[in-house]
Amino acid sequence: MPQLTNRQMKAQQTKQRILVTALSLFSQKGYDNVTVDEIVSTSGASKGAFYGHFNSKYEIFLEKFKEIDNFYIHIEEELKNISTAEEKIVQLALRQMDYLKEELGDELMRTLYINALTPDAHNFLADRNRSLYVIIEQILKEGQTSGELDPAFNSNEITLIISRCMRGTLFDSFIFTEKIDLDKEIEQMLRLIFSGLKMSHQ
Amino acid sequence: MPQLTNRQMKAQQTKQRILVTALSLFSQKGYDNVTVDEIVSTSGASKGAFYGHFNSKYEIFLEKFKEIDNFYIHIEEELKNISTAEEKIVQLALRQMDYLKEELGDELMRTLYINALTPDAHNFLADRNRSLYVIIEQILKEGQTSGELDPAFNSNEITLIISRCMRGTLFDSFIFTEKIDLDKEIEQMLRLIFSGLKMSHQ
DNA sequence: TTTTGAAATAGACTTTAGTCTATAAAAAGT
DNA sequence: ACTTTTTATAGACTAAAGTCTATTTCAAAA
Repeated sequence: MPQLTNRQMKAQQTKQRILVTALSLFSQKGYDNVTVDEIVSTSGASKGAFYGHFNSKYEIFLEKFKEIDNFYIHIEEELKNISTAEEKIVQLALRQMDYLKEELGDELMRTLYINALTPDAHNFLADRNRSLYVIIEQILKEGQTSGELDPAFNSNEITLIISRCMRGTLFDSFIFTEKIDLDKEIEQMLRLIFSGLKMSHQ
Repeated sequence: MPQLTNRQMKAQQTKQRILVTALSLFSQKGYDNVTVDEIVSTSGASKGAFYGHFNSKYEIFLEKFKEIDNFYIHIEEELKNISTAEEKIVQLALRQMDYLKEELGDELMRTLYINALTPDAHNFLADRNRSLYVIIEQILKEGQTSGELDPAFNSNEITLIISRCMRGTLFDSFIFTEKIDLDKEIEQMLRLIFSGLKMSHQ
């Protein structure tokens, strides 16, 4: 790490102050009910400082999300005793959902999805190197080796499809007004992908 | 239809003028590059008139989308000669994608998805009575009757899952910067859902 | 026909994210 | 030590969606 000058240290403090204040306000009042002006005045900073450190109001909350990706550090360990790939992926998905719900809550998740759709914004969901992808693909490959899953599939493509259908489920949970039981829906969807719709011709 | 007074007719004309102008501007310059002020001045109306007739800038474009749902009127006829449910659904999905791409284009589709995520907005995608759902479920049921598909599934639930995974694919096509071949991805995803990942134990 | 009421519209105003410019103060160069 | 450059910040300004109020004008009641 490079030696920071006094100035840079102060700047980092300002950034941190803004970040902490903002996240606290978000969780108190909800993302949409917090204005940048409010963040700035509460944290004793200025617009200039804010936009010097963050490119947008949305980006500030990406910081939180980065931190959340730490979730995946532990998860691999926890999945070790599960025997089938299907079960592993179902468990991975369910735990992830719970974690996100708890850490971010509904409204911030929705915000994340909205902003993923706005062009140019740093896009977290679309980062193919996300731990999520790495883990899913790993599990799939193991399943193929063990004979559980059809080795004809390209594990990379399937990884993308699975995560995509998970995004679809999240998306639906936001757009349907009837509250959706996310756990149930995710599991149902995954089981379907593993078993298929067709009659098994045994 | 009720007899319209002179006034109401004029109001309808104003609404129509705004609508036509707006849609034309949208397709010329893109939704995000058209302001309400511009729509209003171009169409010779006023903000008051605009918001008297539409609740938001987004809503004006929902009008277009309603019209687009006419697509489904013809599609059933076209799918008649296809023999399997799997093929029918793949074809339905592909044609729908083509139609949407042609009629709306990428940017408006993205706008639709963004706005579906904003609370309160009239939400088109989440209308369970959409022709899309009706048609998919119909095809699934036929497939179950014919013995092609496992009758144990609840066709209603599967309909939702399939459409949801389609939304996930669309969503991904918006968030990934690498251009995605939507047709290929949709087809791949659907085939997966039909066949399943597991080795078929025949 | 006159009056009253309601509905359509005009356009000023508000809100809020984001930009731009000026300034101050620290770092780097001499 | 003094000058120059860089950089963090302050805060005025812009852009654009949406709100609110006033006004007009038509329709219905008297």
